[in-house]
Amino acid sequence: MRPTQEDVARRAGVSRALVSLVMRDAPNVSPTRRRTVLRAADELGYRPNASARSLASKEVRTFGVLIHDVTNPYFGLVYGSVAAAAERAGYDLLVAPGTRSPEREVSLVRTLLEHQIAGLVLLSPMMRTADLQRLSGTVPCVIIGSDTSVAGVDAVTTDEVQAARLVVEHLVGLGHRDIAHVTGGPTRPARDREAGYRAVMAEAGLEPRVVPGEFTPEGGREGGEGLMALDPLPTAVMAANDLTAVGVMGVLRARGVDVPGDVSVVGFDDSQIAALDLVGLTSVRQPVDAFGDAAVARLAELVAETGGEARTQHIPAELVIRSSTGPVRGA
Amino acid sequence: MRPTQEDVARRAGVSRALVSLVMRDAPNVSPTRRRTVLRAADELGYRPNASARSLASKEVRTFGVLIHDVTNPYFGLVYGSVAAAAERAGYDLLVAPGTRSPEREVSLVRTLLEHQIAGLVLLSPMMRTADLQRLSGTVPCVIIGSDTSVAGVDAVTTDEVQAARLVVEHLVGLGHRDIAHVTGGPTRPARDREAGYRAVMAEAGLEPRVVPGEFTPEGGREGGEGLMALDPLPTAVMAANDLTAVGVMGVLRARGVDVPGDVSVVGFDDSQIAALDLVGLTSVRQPVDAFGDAAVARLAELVAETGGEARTQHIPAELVIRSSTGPVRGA
DNA sequence: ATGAAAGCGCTAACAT
DNA sequence: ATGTTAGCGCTTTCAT
Repeated sequence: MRPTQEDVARRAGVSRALVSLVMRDAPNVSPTRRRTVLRAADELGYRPNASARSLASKEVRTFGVLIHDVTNPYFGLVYGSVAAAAERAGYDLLVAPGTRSPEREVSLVRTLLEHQIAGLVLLSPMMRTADLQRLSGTVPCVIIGSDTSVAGVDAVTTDEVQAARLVVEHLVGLGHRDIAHVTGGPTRPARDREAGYRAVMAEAGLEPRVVPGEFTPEGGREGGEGLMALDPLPTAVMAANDLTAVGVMGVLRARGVDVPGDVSVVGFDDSQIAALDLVGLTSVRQPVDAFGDAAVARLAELVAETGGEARTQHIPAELVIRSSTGPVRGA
Repeated sequence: MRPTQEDVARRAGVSRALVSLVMRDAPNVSPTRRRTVLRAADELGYRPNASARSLASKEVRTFGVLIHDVTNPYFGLVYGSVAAAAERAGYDLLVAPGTRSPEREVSLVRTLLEHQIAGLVLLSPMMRTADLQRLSGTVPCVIIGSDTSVAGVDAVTTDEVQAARLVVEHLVGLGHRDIAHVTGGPTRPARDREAGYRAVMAEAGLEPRVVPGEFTPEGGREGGEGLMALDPLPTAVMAANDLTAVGVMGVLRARGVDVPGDVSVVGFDDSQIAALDLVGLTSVRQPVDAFGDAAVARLAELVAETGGEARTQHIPAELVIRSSTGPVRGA
């Protein structure tokens, strides 16, 4: 049985309340007593019980994080940034690993809620809008990475239009005009990205061409097949993310289409994969660190009820140019 | 303020104890009452308070997981398997994201401990052996992925010798005899892998050649440079993991060395990257699902104190052959 | 500066 | 089958 405050108090010859004060670094404790108590605690290997503490104090220093897909390294990155920001802000994190199933997300969140979280960060959630809204009525929520402004729910996200503009301007600068998009599927984040693409293509007076894919290498392969069926073949492709992009590149190269000689390819996320010498994928770098900071800061506001209206923060992305994009053939 | 059991009880016109019984699906409750209570709970949006519950029941259904490096997709995979196994076993998970710093690991574990975990899964921990041992005296621990038998600490891991044998036999079968190893650095898991390589090379009567690297693409690049400095160039390379392997391949190809024509390359982890068409890396597939199951099962035993002596479970790996390995030139 | 006592939301005997 | 009661380990008034 783990030692309790009581054990420490007895050993130090003081009251439980005093131990409590010492453990919380309260100001009005004499240096002598403080030392005695700390030593007793140390000798006993005492650790405060966080459950009992939050039960008594009714103060919760824990945020929940719902991760949509743990096997996607990009989320690891975003999670890392949230974790760093949370630590700076003095919050613990409770993590629930999603599995790409909307229903499962809802049940994971329920578990999180039972563990008394003060707020919730949702990384690219897939749950239905109605669930999201109900949820945000229960606990302060900030979504990272979905652009759709779900009414009443805060979000921190890339500015998809600005990001798409980065891509299209880069490609247009290389002489491309026939720029296709391989999507990330029918999910909200994928649709947002597609909408950005369409908006920017329209802006540039170019004809959009959209091929269905997924946020996975397999989805990219599917998208690659879709591209190959296009006539004429586009000279450039904006893929939904890096995994999609490498799937596309795999198919193109296998069919003897040179990248970037015949077709330029751009991904999203600037993940480790994109940076591999072997891959060299030009990619939109998500402002991952900024995501974590913004989400945690916002959550802290919401918890303190100084938040005001829900809002979506759009954080600009940047383009990392590598060897998968080049001038259009014959330009 | 969130509704409590008391609120539900009042609304349903029953006692708090009955609500408690209903919430825990206890057997001896009349269907009528059960319905009444559930409806009241639902109307109030009641969620049990997990802190209060575990405080009162003294039963903790939560395991902690220390992840050594969140940005490494392989850990995402392993974590996923632990999460699945934990769910099947009815445990919640509390996750602490490591940052490759041994000191930080210790403090993360302390936080985890304060949150009343019943047991701890450590994914390739870097903390010192002494810390590990002290820790395992405090709470049941199972390490995943480090082979070194830290006295008194349970582990679930690949059989590194068997894994290396898989690699060397495959390569020898292709006519290779000059097989080098690019290491994962000076950490425990890296050393274990290296030891497996050395053991198997000795077994096969082959001369080991070891080049320092890291478990990252950059480390692989460094290893690739190291290889290029070797004379003669080995005809095959066993890299410490997939990231290392792609780093190596990048350097080799950049220097005009054909893979697998001139040099065959093998990685470890069979990660998403290895499976990319663009990469096609032959790789040792870690028995990731088995890791999660074994670790959680073992932890449950330890918690129930039916564990007995600490032991290391070695789970066999398998080799996934792709296009980065081929017959030795001229064979 | 320190202690006494009440109570956080829940479970777990024990009654009935 | 349901209610009563006594804590779980901690924080928090309120005294002293």
